Amino acid sequence: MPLQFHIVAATDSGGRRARLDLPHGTVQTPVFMPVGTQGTVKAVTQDALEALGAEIILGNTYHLYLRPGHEAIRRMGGLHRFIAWPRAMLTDSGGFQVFSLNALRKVSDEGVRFRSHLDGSSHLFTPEHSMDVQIALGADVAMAFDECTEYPASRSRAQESLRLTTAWAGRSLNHFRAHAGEVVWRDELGGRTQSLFGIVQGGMYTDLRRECAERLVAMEFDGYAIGGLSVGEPRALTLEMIAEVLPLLPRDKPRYVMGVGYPDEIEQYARMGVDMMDCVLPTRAARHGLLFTSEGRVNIKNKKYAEDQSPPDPACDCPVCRRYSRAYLRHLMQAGEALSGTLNTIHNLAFYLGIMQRVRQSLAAAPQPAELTPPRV
RNA sequence: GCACAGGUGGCCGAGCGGUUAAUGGCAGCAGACUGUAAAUCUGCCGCUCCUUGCGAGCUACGGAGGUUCGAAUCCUCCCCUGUGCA
Repeated sequence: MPLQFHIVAATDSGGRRARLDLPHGTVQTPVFMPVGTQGTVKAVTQDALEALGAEIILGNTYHLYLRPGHEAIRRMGGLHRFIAWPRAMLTDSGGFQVFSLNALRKVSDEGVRFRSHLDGSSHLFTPEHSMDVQIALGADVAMAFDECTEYPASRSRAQESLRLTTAWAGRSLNHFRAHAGEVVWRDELGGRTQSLFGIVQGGMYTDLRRECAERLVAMEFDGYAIGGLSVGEPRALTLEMIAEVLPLLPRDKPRYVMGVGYPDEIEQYARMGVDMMDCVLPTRAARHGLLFTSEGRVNIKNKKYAEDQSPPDPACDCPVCRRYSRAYLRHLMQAGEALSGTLNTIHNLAFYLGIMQRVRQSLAAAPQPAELTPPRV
Protein backbone atom coordinates (compact mmCIF):
# COMPACT_ATOMS: atom_id res chain seq x y z
CA MET A 1 0.00 0.00 0.00
CA PRO A 2 1.42 3.38 -0.95
CA LEU A 3 -0.17 6.51 0.47
CA GLN A 4 -3.49 7.26 2.08
CA PHE A 5 -5.11 10.64 1.73
CA HIS A 6 -7.96 11.71 3.99
CA ILE A 7 -9.68 15.02 3.48
CA VAL A 8 -10.90 16.28 6.82
CA ALA A 9 -12.27 19.69 5.88
CA ALA A 10 -12.91 21.68 2.77
CA THR A 11 -14.15 25.06 1.65
CA ASP A 12 -16.34 26.08 -1.24
CA SER A 13 -13.44 27.87 -2.81
CA GLY A 14 -11.64 24.57 -3.19
CA GLY A 15 -9.25 24.65 -0.26
CA ARG A 16 -8.99 21.51 1.75
CA ARG A 17 -7.37 20.28 4.88
CA ALA A 18 -6.16 16.68 4.74
CA ARG A 19 -4.01 14.05 6.29
CA LEU A 20 -1.48 12.43 4.03
CA ASP A 21 -0.39 9.12 5.45
CA LEU A 22 2.99 7.95 4.16
CA PRO A 23 5.17 5.02 5.19
CA HIS A 24 7.51 7.25 7.20
CA GLY A 25 4.88 9.41 8.79
CA THR A 26 1.77 11.44 8.52
CA VAL A 27 1.81 14.80 6.84
CA GLN A 28 -0.78 17.46 7.60
CA THR A 29 -1.76 19.27 4.43
CA PRO A 30 -1.64 21.78 2.92
CA VAL A 31 2.08 21.41 3.50
CA PHE A 32 5.22 23.25 2.57
CA MET A 33 8.16 20.92 1.96
CA PRO A 34 11.69 22.24 2.54
CA VAL A 35 14.08 21.29 -0.24
CA GLY A 36 17.03 19.09 0.64
CA THR A 37 18.58 18.47 -2.74
CA GLN A 38 21.75 16.68 -1.72
CA GLY A 39 20.40 14.89 1.31
CA THR A 40 20.44 18.00 3.45
CA VAL A 41 18.26 21.02 3.76
CA LYS A 42 21.21 23.32 3.35
CA ALA A 43 22.60 24.83 6.55
CA VAL A 44 20.24 23.17 9.03
CA THR A 45 20.34 19.95 10.99
CA GLN A 46 17.71 17.28 10.93
CA ASP A 47 17.12 18.01 14.61
CA ALA A 48 16.29 21.60 13.79
CA LEU A 49 13.92 20.54 11.02
CA GLU A 50 12.08 18.19 13.33
CA ALA A 51 11.84 20.89 15.97
CA LEU A 52 10.38 23.26 13.39
CA GLY A 53 7.71 20.69 12.67
CA ALA A 54 8.77 19.83 9.13
CA GLU A 55 6.93 16.63 8.30
CA ILE A 56 8.35 16.00 4.85
CA ILE A 57 11.41 17.16 2.95
CA LEU A 58 12.70 16.74 -0.59
CA GLY A 59 15.71 15.04 -2.02
CA ASN A 60 16.96 15.02 -5.59
CA THR A 61 17.47 12.02 -7.83
CA TYR A 62 20.06 13.54 -10.10
CA HIS A 63 22.27 14.94 -7.37
CA LEU A 64 22.18 11.86 -5.15
CA TYR A 65 22.74 9.59 -8.13
CA LEU A 66 25.93 11.48 -8.95
CA ARG A 67 27.04 11.68 -5.34
CA PRO A 68 27.24 9.56 -3.29
CA GLY A 69 25.40 7.26 -5.73
CA HIS A 70 21.99 5.62 -5.36
CA GLU A 71 23.41 2.12 -5.02
CA ALA A 72 25.58 3.24 -2.16
CA ILE A 73 22.55 4.76 -0.50
CA ARG A 74 20.55 1.59 -1.04
CA ARG A 75 23.34 -0.44 0.54
CA MET A 76 23.24 1.85 3.53
CA GLY A 77 19.56 1.21 4.03
CA GLY A 78 18.02 3.91 1.90
CA LEU A 79 17.90 7.66 2.00
CA HIS A 80 15.99 7.99 5.27
CA ARG A 81 18.55 5.99 7.17
CA PHE A 82 21.51 7.48 5.33
CA ILE A 83 20.62 11.06 6.15
CA ALA A 84 19.09 10.21 9.52
CA TRP A 85 15.68 11.62 8.71
CA PRO A 86 12.91 9.46 10.15
CA ARG A 87 9.99 11.35 8.68
CA ALA A 88 8.54 11.43 5.19
CA MET A 89 10.51 12.31 2.10
CA LEU A 90 9.88 12.98 -1.55
CA THR A 91 12.42 12.76 -4.33
CA ASP A 92 12.28 14.84 -7.45
CA SER A 93 12.93 12.82 -10.56
CA GLY A 94 15.74 14.79 -12.12
CA GLY A 95 13.30 16.36 -14.54
CA PHE A 96 14.04 19.82 -13.24
CA GLN A 97 17.76 19.30 -13.83
CA VAL A 98 16.95 18.61 -17.48
CA PHE A 99 15.65 22.14 -17.43
CA SER A 100 18.18 23.94 -15.27
CA LEU A 101 21.27 22.21 -16.64
CA ASN A 102 20.16 22.84 -20.19
CA ALA A 103 23.65 23.64 -21.41
CA LEU A 104 24.79 20.16 -20.36
CA ARG A 105 21.97 18.06 -21.76
CA LYS A 106 20.67 16.43 -24.88
CA VAL A 107 17.03 15.37 -24.96
CA SER A 108 15.67 12.51 -27.07
CA ASP A 109 12.64 10.26 -26.92
CA GLU A 110 14.68 7.72 -25.04
CA GLY A 111 15.62 10.15 -22.28
CA VAL A 112 18.17 12.79 -21.52
CA ARG A 113 21.89 12.60 -21.84
CA PHE A 114 23.51 14.73 -19.20
CA ARG A 115 27.00 15.96 -18.66
CA SER A 116 27.67 15.86 -14.97
CA HIS A 117 28.09 19.34 -13.55
CA LEU A 118 30.64 17.82 -11.17
CA ASP A 119 33.14 16.21 -13.51
CA GLY A 120 31.74 16.49 -17.02
CA SER A 121 31.11 12.75 -17.35
CA SER A 122 28.19 11.68 -19.51
CA HIS A 123 25.08 9.98 -18.09
CA LEU A 124 21.85 8.84 -19.68
CA PHE A 125 18.71 9.49 -17.68
CA THR A 126 15.60 7.67 -18.86
CA PRO A 127 12.25 7.37 -17.11
CA GLU A 128 13.17 3.80 -16.20
CA HIS A 129 16.52 4.85 -14.84
CA SER A 130 15.00 7.65 -12.80
CA MET A 131 12.59 5.13 -11.27
CA ASP A 132 15.43 2.72 -10.49
CA VAL A 133 17.35 5.49 -8.76
CA GLN A 134 14.30 6.71 -6.85
CA ILE A 135 13.44 3.19 -5.73
CA ALA A 136 17.00 2.74 -4.51
CA LEU A 137 16.77 6.01 -2.61
CA GLY A 138 13.42 4.93 -1.21
CA ALA A 139 11.67 8.23 -0.53
CA ASP A 140 8.00 7.92 0.40
CA VAL A 141 7.00 9.70 -2.76
CA ALA A 142 8.77 9.46 -6.09
CA MET A 143 8.12 11.71 -9.05
CA ALA A 144 7.65 10.76 -12.69
CA PHE A 145 10.51 11.76 -14.97
CA ASP A 146 9.30 14.82 -16.84
CA GLU A 147 10.65 17.60 -18.97
CA CYS A 148 10.10 20.99 -17.42
CA THR A 149 9.09 23.34 -20.20
CA GLU A 150 11.02 26.59 -20.22
CA TYR A 151 9.43 30.02 -20.41
CA PRO A 152 8.80 31.48 -22.80
CA ALA A 153 8.10 28.47 -25.03
CA SER A 154 6.37 28.45 -28.37
CA ARG A 155 3.24 26.39 -28.69
CA SER A 156 5.01 23.77 -30.78
CA ARG A 157 7.83 23.60 -28.29
CA ALA A 158 5.34 23.22 -25.42
CA GLN A 159 3.55 20.50 -27.36
CA GLU A 160 6.75 18.61 -27.94
CA SER A 161 7.66 18.93 -24.30
CA LEU A 162 4.21 17.72 -23.31
CA ARG A 163 4.50 14.77 -25.66
CA LEU A 164 7.76 13.73 -24.01
CA THR A 165 6.42 14.29 -20.52
CA THR A 166 3.32 12.17 -21.07
CA ALA A 167 5.24 9.39 -22.82
CA TRP A 168 7.78 9.40 -20.03
CA ALA A 169 4.99 9.45 -17.44
CA GLY A 170 3.64 6.16 -18.84
CA ARG A 171 7.09 4.60 -18.88
CA SER A 172 7.82 5.88 -15.39
CA LEU A 173 4.61 4.39 -14.06
CA ASN A 174 5.09 1.02 -15.74
CA HIS A 175 8.61 0.66 -14.51
CA PHE A 176 7.72 1.90 -11.07
CA ARG A 177 4.83 -0.56 -10.72
CA ALA A 178 7.08 -3.41 -11.75
CA HIS A 179 9.77 -2.58 -9.19
CA ALA A 180 8.23 -0.56 -6.37
CA GLY A 181 8.19 -3.67 -4.20
CA GLU A 182 11.97 -3.61 -4.12
CA VAL A 183 12.27 -0.64 -1.81
CA VAL A 184 14.64 -1.46 1.06
CA TRP A 185 12.28 -0.66 3.93
CA ARG A 186 9.26 -2.52 2.62
CA ASP A 187 9.29 -5.41 5.08
CA GLU A 188 10.36 -3.23 7.96
CA LEU A 189 7.30 -1.03 7.44
CA GLY A 190 4.71 -3.74 7.15
CA GLY A 191 4.80 -4.15 3.42
CA ARG A 192 4.15 -0.52 2.62
CA THR A 193 5.61 0.89 -0.56
CA GLN A 194 6.49 4.14 -2.26
CA SER A 195 4.03 6.29 -4.16
CA LEU A 196 4.49 7.82 -7.58
CA PHE A 197 3.19 11.20 -8.69
CA GLY A 198 2.66 12.31 -12.28
CA ILE A 199 3.66 15.81 -13.39
CA VAL A 200 1.46 18.01 -15.56
CA GLN A 201 3.30 20.17 -18.09
CA GLY A 202 2.00 22.11 -21.08
CA GLY A 203 3.77 25.42 -20.83
CA MET A 204 1.46 28.40 -20.48
CA TYR A 205 -1.18 26.98 -22.83
CA THR A 206 -4.33 26.10 -20.98
CA ASP A 207 -5.53 23.59 -23.55
CA LEU A 208 -2.19 21.79 -23.45
CA ARG A 209 -2.29 21.80 -19.66
CA ARG A 210 -5.76 20.33 -19.80
CA GLU A 211 -4.75 17.67 -22.29
CA CYS A 212 -1.72 16.70 -20.22
CA ALA A 213 -3.75 16.53 -17.02
CA GLU A 214 -6.41 14.33 -18.59
CA ARG A 215 -3.90 11.90 -19.99
CA LEU A 216 -2.01 11.62 -16.71
CA VAL A 217 -5.19 11.19 -14.70
CA ALA A 218 -6.13 8.27 -16.91
CA MET A 219 -2.88 6.59 -15.89
CA GLU A 220 -3.87 6.66 -12.24
CA PHE A 221 -0.88 7.94 -10.39
CA ASP A 222 -0.97 8.10 -6.60
CA GLY A 223 -0.92 11.87 -6.72
CA TYR A 224 -0.44 14.70 -9.19
CA ALA A 225 1.92 17.56 -9.52
CA ILE A 226 1.75 20.69 -11.60
CA GLY A 227 5.22 21.43 -12.89
CA GLY A 228 6.80 23.96 -15.19
CA LEU A 229 5.69 26.95 -13.13
CA SER A 230 7.74 29.72 -11.57
CA VAL A 231 10.19 29.50 -14.43
CA GLY A 232 10.09 33.21 -15.13
CA GLU A 233 6.49 33.74 -16.21
CA PRO A 234 4.34 36.56 -14.85
CA ARG A 235 2.57 35.64 -11.69
CA ALA A 236 -0.87 35.97 -13.20
CA LEU A 237 0.01 33.15 -15.58
CA THR A 238 1.18 30.90 -12.77
CA LEU A 239 -2.14 31.44 -11.08
CA GLU A 240 -4.08 30.88 -14.25
CA MET A 241 -2.35 27.56 -14.92
CA ILE A 242 -2.96 26.32 -11.40
CA ALA A 243 -6.59 27.37 -11.51
CA GLU A 244 -7.00 25.62 -14.83
CA VAL A 245 -5.40 22.34 -13.87
CA LEU A 246 -6.46 21.88 -10.26
CA PRO A 247 -10.11 21.03 -10.97
CA LEU A 248 -9.03 18.39 -13.47
CA LEU A 249 -7.06 16.43 -10.92
CA PRO A 250 -8.75 13.75 -8.82
CA ARG A 251 -10.16 15.26 -5.64
CA ASP A 252 -9.22 12.29 -3.55
CA LYS A 253 -5.53 12.42 -4.33
CA PRO A 254 -2.84 14.88 -3.29
CA ARG A 255 -2.16 17.79 -5.61
CA TYR A 256 1.29 19.24 -5.59
CA VAL A 257 2.53 22.45 -7.19
CA MET A 258 6.24 22.19 -7.73
CA GLY A 259 8.70 24.97 -7.06
CA VAL A 260 6.56 27.67 -5.44
CA GLY A 261 6.67 30.27 -4.09
CA TYR A 262 6.77 33.52 -2.19
CA PRO A 263 5.00 33.60 1.19
CA ASP A 264 1.82 35.13 -0.18
CA GLU A 265 1.83 32.72 -3.11
CA ILE A 266 1.95 29.58 -1.03
CA GLU A 267 -0.89 30.85 1.09
CA GLN A 268 -2.97 31.71 -1.94
CA TYR A 269 -2.37 28.37 -3.63
CA ALA A 270 -3.07 26.44 -0.46
CA ARG A 271 -6.43 28.18 -0.16
CA MET A 272 -7.20 27.22 -3.73
CA GLY A 273 -6.77 23.56 -2.96
CA VAL A 274 -3.08 22.86 -3.50
CA ASP A 275 -2.01 20.26 -0.94
CA MET A 276 1.76 20.25 -1.32
CA MET A 277 4.37 22.79 -2.35
CA ASP A 278 8.12 23.01 -2.23
CA CYS A 279 10.52 25.80 -2.94
CA VAL A 280 14.19 26.60 -2.48
CA LEU A 281 13.34 30.23 -1.90
CA PRO A 282 13.19 30.33 1.91
CA THR A 283 16.41 28.38 2.27
CA ARG A 284 18.39 29.99 -0.53
CA ALA A 285 17.26 33.49 0.28
CA ALA A 286 18.18 32.85 3.92
CA ARG A 287 21.75 31.99 3.01
CA HIS A 288 21.88 35.16 0.94
CA GLY A 289 20.63 37.30 3.80
CA LEU A 290 16.97 37.74 2.89
CA LEU A 291 14.53 37.10 5.71
CA PHE A 292 10.81 36.75 5.21
CA THR A 293 8.95 38.33 8.08
CA SER A 294 5.51 39.53 9.10
CA GLU A 295 6.82 43.00 8.27
CA GLY A 296 7.87 41.98 4.79
CA ARG A 297 11.31 41.34 3.38
CA VAL A 298 14.26 42.07 5.61
CA ASN A 299 17.64 42.17 3.94
CA ILE A 300 19.59 41.52 7.07
CA LYS A 301 22.87 42.67 5.49
CA ASN A 302 21.64 46.26 5.44
CA LYS A 303 23.61 48.78 7.44
CA LYS A 304 20.44 50.01 9.12
CA TYR A 305 20.35 46.81 11.17
CA ALA A 306 23.90 47.19 12.47
CA GLU A 307 22.73 48.11 15.95
CA ASP A 308 19.12 47.00 15.75
CA GLN A 309 18.52 44.92 18.83
CA SER A 310 15.01 43.86 17.92
CA PRO A 311 14.35 40.29 16.80
CA PRO A 312 14.34 39.48 13.07
CA ASP A 313 10.55 39.26 13.17
CA PRO A 314 8.83 40.68 16.27
CA ALA A 315 5.74 38.58 15.53
CA CYS A 316 7.65 35.31 15.22
CA ASP A 317 8.26 32.87 18.03
CA CYS A 318 10.82 30.70 16.27
CA PRO A 319 13.98 29.77 18.15
CA VAL A 320 15.95 32.41 16.24
CA CYS A 321 13.55 35.26 16.88
CA ARG A 322 13.25 34.32 20.53
CA ARG A 323 16.96 34.55 21.08
CA TYR A 324 18.85 36.70 18.59
CA SER A 325 18.82 40.30 17.37
CA ARG A 326 18.90 41.69 13.87
CA ALA A 327 22.23 43.28 14.75
CA TYR A 328 23.72 39.89 15.56
CA LEU A 329 22.35 38.25 12.44
CA ARG A 330 23.73 41.11 10.36
CA HIS A 331 27.08 40.73 12.03
CA LEU A 332 27.18 37.00 11.29
CA MET A 333 26.31 37.73 7.68
CA GLN A 334 28.96 40.44 7.36
CA ALA A 335 31.54 38.22 8.97
CA GLY A 336 30.70 35.33 6.65
CA GLU A 337 30.01 33.02 9.55
CA ALA A 338 28.31 29.73 8.75
CA LEU A 339 25.93 30.24 11.64
CA SER A 340 24.40 33.06 9.64
CA GLY A 341 23.02 30.65 7.05
CA THR A 342 21.81 28.34 9.75
CA LEU A 343 19.92 30.91 11.78
CA ASN A 344 18.49 32.67 8.74
CA THR A 345 17.31 29.36 7.33
CA ILE A 346 15.68 28.30 10.56
CA HIS A 347 13.76 31.54 10.70
CA ASN A 348 12.64 31.47 7.07
CA LEU A 349 11.50 27.88 7.32
CA ALA A 350 9.67 28.67 10.55
CA PHE A 351 7.98 31.53 8.72
CA TYR A 352 6.93 29.34 5.80
CA LEU A 353 5.78 26.48 7.99
CA GLY A 354 3.92 28.98 10.15
CA ILE A 355 2.01 30.27 7.16
CA MET A 356 0.89 26.76 6.31
CA GLN A 357 0.00 26.02 9.89
CA ARG A 358 -2.31 29.02 9.97
CA VAL A 359 -3.84 28.12 6.63
CA ARG A 360 -4.54 24.62 7.90
CA GLN A 361 -6.18 26.00 11.00
CA SER A 362 -8.40 28.31 9.05
CA LEU A 363 -9.32 25.55 6.61
CA ALA A 364 -10.15 23.20 9.44
CA ALA A 365 -12.36 25.85 10.97
CA ALA A 366 -14.13 26.48 7.71
CA PRO A 367 -17.77 25.58 7.44
CA GLN A 368 -17.83 21.99 6.40
CA PRO A 369 -17.78 20.16 3.44
CA ALA A 370 -18.92 20.85 0.20
CA GLU A 371 -15.96 18.54 -0.24
CA LEU A 372 -17.65 15.58 1.35
CA THR A 373 -20.63 15.86 -0.93
CA PRO A 374 -20.34 14.71 -4.51
CA PRO A 375 -18.02 16.85 -6.60
CA ARG A 376 -19.60 19.63 -8.56
CA VAL A 377 -18.33 19.60 -12.06
C1' G B 1 77.11 54.95 5.47
C1' C B 2 76.96 51.93 0.81
C1' A B 3 74.14 48.61 -2.61
C1' C B 4 69.81 46.79 -4.36
C1' A B 5 64.20 46.69 -4.29
C1' G B 6 60.12 49.63 -3.32
C1' G B 7 56.50 53.91 -2.08
C1' U B 8 49.49 53.80 -6.69
C1' G B 9 42.54 55.48 -4.66
C1' G B 10 40.04 52.38 2.89
C1' C B 11 43.60 47.79 2.30
C1' C B 12 46.38 44.48 -1.05
C1' G B 13 48.08 45.04 -5.86
C1' A B 14 48.43 45.94 -11.74
C1' G B 15 49.98 49.72 -14.89
C1' C B 16 55.92 51.77 -16.49
C1' G B 17 55.13 58.44 -21.96
C1' G B 18 48.96 59.37 -24.67
C1' U B 19 41.45 55.68 -25.46
C1' U B 20 44.08 56.23 -17.17
C1' A B 21 39.61 58.73 -12.40
C1' A B 22 43.60 54.73 -13.23
C1' U B 23 43.01 46.45 -14.51
C1' G B 24 42.20 42.93 -10.49
C1' G B 25 41.10 41.26 -5.58
C1' C B 26 39.40 42.48 -0.65
C1' A B 27 36.57 45.60 2.42
C1' G B 28 32.18 48.83 2.07
C1' C B 29 26.95 50.18 0.12
C1' A B 30 22.58 48.48 -2.36
C1' G B 31 19.70 44.93 -5.26
C1' A B 32 18.24 40.00 -7.01
C1' C B 33 17.03 34.99 -5.72
C1' U B 34 10.45 30.43 -6.92
C1' G B 35 10.69 21.14 -8.27
C1' U B 36 19.16 24.36 -5.53
C1' A B 37 25.63 23.66 -10.85
C1' A B 38 23.62 29.34 -5.76
C1' A B 39 27.26 30.54 1.89
C1' U B 40 25.60 32.68 -5.20
C1' C B 41 24.95 36.51 -8.75
C1' U B 42 24.39 41.82 -10.27
C1' G B 43 25.16 47.07 -9.72
C1' C B 44 27.72 51.14 -7.21
C1' C B 45 32.28 52.22 -5.03
C1' G B 46 37.89 60.00 -5.29
C1' C B 47 35.03 64.86 -4.46
C1' U B 48 31.31 68.46 -6.14
C1' C B 49 27.40 69.99 -9.45
C1' C B 50 23.47 69.18 -12.71
C1' U B 51 19.25 68.78 -17.71
C1' U B 52 21.82 61.58 -14.18
C1' G B 53 24.81 61.63 -19.34
C1' C B 54 29.53 56.58 -22.76
C1' G B 55 27.65 64.87 -18.71
C1' A B 56 30.60 69.18 -16.47
C1' G B 57 34.27 70.84 -13.11
C1' C B 58 37.89 69.76 -9.38
C1' U B 59 41.59 66.77 -6.88
C1' A B 60 44.67 62.39 -7.33
C1' C B 61 49.70 57.56 -8.16
C1' G B 62 55.48 59.74 -1.20
C1' G B 63 57.31 65.47 -1.61
C1' A B 64 59.47 69.44 -4.58
C1' G B 65 61.29 70.72 -9.15
C1' G B 66 62.23 69.49 -14.39
C1' U B 67 61.84 67.16 -19.63
C1' U B 68 57.57 66.78 -23.04
C1' C B 69 52.15 68.90 -27.10
C1' G B 70 51.14 65.20 -23.12
C1' A B 71 53.90 62.10 -16.97
C1' A B 72 51.51 57.35 -12.13
C1' U B 73 54.96 56.17 -16.09
C1' C B 74 61.42 59.68 -18.08
C1' C B 75 65.30 63.02 -15.24
C1' U B 76 67.16 65.62 -10.54
C1' C B 77 67.04 66.39 -5.39
C1' C B 78 64.62 65.25 -0.83
C1' C B 79 61.58 62.09 2.56
C1' C B 80 60.11 57.21 3.95
C1' U B 81 59.97 51.48 3.89
C1' G B 82 62.21 46.56 3.15
C1' U B 83 66.50 43.39 2.29
C1' G B 84 71.78 42.74 2.05
C1' C B 85 76.78 44.56 3.14
C1' A B 86 79.71 47.46 6.36
